[in-house]
Amino acid sequence: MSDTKKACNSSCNDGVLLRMGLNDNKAGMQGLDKEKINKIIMEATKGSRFYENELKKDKQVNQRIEKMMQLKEKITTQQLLKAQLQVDKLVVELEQSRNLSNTIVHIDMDAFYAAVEMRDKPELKEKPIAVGSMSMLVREILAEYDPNFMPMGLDEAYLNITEHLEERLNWPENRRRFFFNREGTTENDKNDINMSAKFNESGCSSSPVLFEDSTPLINDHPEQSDQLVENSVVFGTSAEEVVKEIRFRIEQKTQLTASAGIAPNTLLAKMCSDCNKPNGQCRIVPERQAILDFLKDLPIRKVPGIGKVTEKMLKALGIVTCSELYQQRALLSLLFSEASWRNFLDISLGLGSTHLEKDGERKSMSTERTFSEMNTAEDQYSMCRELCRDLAQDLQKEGLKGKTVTLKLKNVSFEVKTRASSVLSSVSTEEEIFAVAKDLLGTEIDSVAPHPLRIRLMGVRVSGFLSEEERKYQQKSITSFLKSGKEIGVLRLQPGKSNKDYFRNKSEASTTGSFFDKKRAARQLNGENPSLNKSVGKQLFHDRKSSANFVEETKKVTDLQDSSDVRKIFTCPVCFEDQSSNSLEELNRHIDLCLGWTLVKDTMEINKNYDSGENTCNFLPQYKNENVDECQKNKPDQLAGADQSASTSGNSVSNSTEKFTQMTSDKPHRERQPSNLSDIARNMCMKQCLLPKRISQDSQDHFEKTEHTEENSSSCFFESKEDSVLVCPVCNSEQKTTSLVSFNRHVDVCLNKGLIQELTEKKDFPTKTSNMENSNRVGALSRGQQCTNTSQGTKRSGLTTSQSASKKAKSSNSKRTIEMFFK
DNA sequence: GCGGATCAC
DNA sequence: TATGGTGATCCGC
Repeated sequence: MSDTKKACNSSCNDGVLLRMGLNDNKAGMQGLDKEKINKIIMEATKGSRFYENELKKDKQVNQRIEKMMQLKEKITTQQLLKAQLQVDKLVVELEQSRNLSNTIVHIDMDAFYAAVEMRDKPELKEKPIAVGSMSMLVREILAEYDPNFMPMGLDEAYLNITEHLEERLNWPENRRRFFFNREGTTENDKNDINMSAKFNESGCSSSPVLFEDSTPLINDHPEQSDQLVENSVVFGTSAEEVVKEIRFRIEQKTQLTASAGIAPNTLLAKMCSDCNKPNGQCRIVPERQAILDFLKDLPIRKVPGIGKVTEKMLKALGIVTCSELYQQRALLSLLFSEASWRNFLDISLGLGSTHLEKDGERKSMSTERTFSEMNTAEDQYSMCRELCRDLAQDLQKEGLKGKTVTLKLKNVSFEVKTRASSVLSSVSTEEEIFAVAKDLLGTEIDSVAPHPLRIRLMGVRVSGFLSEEERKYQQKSITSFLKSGKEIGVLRLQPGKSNKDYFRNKSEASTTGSFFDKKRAARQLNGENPSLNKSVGKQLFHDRKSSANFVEETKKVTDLQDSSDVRKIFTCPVCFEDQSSNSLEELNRHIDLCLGWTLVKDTMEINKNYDSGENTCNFLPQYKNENVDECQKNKPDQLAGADQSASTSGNSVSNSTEKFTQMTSDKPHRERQPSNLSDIARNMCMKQCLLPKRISQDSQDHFEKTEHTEENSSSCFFESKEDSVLVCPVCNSEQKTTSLVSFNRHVDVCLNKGLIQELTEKKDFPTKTSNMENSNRVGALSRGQQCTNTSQGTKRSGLTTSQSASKKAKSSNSKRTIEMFFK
């Protein structure tokens, strides 16, 4: 039937086109018809353009896959064995930190939009409408079970009901009794509630018993009227019952059904909320084996974060299910980026976030619009301005200012381009944003000239928002700084370039605090890049794109210079001492000197700390030494170990009969620090110390092993410390000092660890656990994205454990740097 | 920091 | 297969 229909449609369309072509010169054709046909052709053309673009994208993916397969071919058995050991070591760690103590619930409204539409049909209009969004159900229902529940967009939410479950045990029955809302309840609703068989029928394999202590409609109060009992339902105290109760209440309130998943972490909860849709629920009991059973045959595509492309790439490697993902872990660690394969590993072990993270700060805001082909510059600039205006409004609603403006264009062939430009002073108004965006647009228009730029979409985004902390500091510093009137003290000119270059065209609106922006930018640069040796000042204006802002500053300088030719007193932004000079060059020289000096000073300080061994940030060199010792110690065994493993690991990729064996640590590791650096150190240890003992204990098929290890102390590192103790925010170690000065010094030292590293000539410090270069890897997406739970609606469930370390360290760094500067 | 790409909702 | 908008993240430069 449908085939026939398709064929018919297709031939009809062809017919239309054919007729159009044949009838092109047909006299008497109505204008209207012509227009209609043109439109059809247009649509067809658009469609084919779209389709061609899809093909193109598909080709690109295929090329990626090809590249990956070539890379795979080059992998030697040795490499694979080595990788296997490393990954398995990690598996042990991950297993040890597996946390099954939380009960996370994922609620997902069934076919939300369609359902709302259906429900809001005129004939249903009379009924009370309660649903607005998940955040409303927040307030109304979900918060009762978890005050910190996390709405994800309009139709999803996570709850951590661990505490609720404990409390609920003591609740009297009446507190668990709910009444049917006669008005809003259909017979079906009641049947669903009453007929637990309906639920059980479609129950999840990992949790066949959904309502073990369910007591719906049990008439245990004979004195009550039948009427009352008939109209109410009592829910039990188990997790399943709680979730059933939630779903019941949601439906009573909104007339919409919801599905839910219950599991020890967010990843699993989300995945299992999907397995019993619609209007169903599923639980993965908090046991390792239950988790592995659930994952065993689960297609990877069901995993949040694994999309079409990743699925295809993994499929090319013969990976379709999550257990296969585990079996191929060694290979994956060689083919994908660290973030990706670690994510894969987490997935295959069923590890996810066990607590719901608060929303992070928004990272960007954008507006974009699709339209029919637009090809005149005039229209495009005007569209650009319109978008900037809309965006500015939205930004101002949230009081946000960003430093980066990104223009997005999609041409009529559906190719997407983004062009970004960062300015040193944050922008938020229409004019400010447009000033940047129009230049970007202009460049693109120029690039295709004399042809017109033919686009079907334009978007403008602002990102690079100041954190709240930064805003606060900026405010403070600006006011005090402006009072002192010492802007000139920080101006630096880019050497070798005529100042005139900076005075061209742009007319960026001046914003306050430009100096501090620059200083912060430079500091941040240092935070991310250990090679601070370059003059910070020189880097400040190195970026061509910063010129617009520089104009403003330079103008001030020239004005000042013009107005008075006498020597000026200024304050060096590094040493904060007054300097007297009559030229910028002199000032620059001083600043360079100053920067160099502080560098040396800091380094000396650091080295001193290493020597004394008192500072807790000294774990870096000790790790290194430890590794050397360890490696030397194990060296003789390594070869033998590798050989030995060859017999097992060689076929481990396809063989799943090997048993997962709990391995104990061969040596007492130094207490782990939750910092980025300690990760690196650990990684290095992993890389350099292949302990042969483990080779014979390949942890291949953990999917068949039920071992559950108690949580060990490794999970305690992130716990908060006592208030009375100063804890370094960088290395997270307690500082014995009570002096803020020495504490601050320690923080400075920690912040400069990258620099130290370089200065101490430990350049070959490995940062990857794998021995394959990153550049060779197949770039891949990952739920590493999901490790941050960010803004409403776009967040991804995820881990806050291993993956986020670098990100956190980074953000902590950037925040610290500005504090440090104002110290 | 930029640009392309992937993913979620 | 013909959705578009918003936001996030990753990877390679």
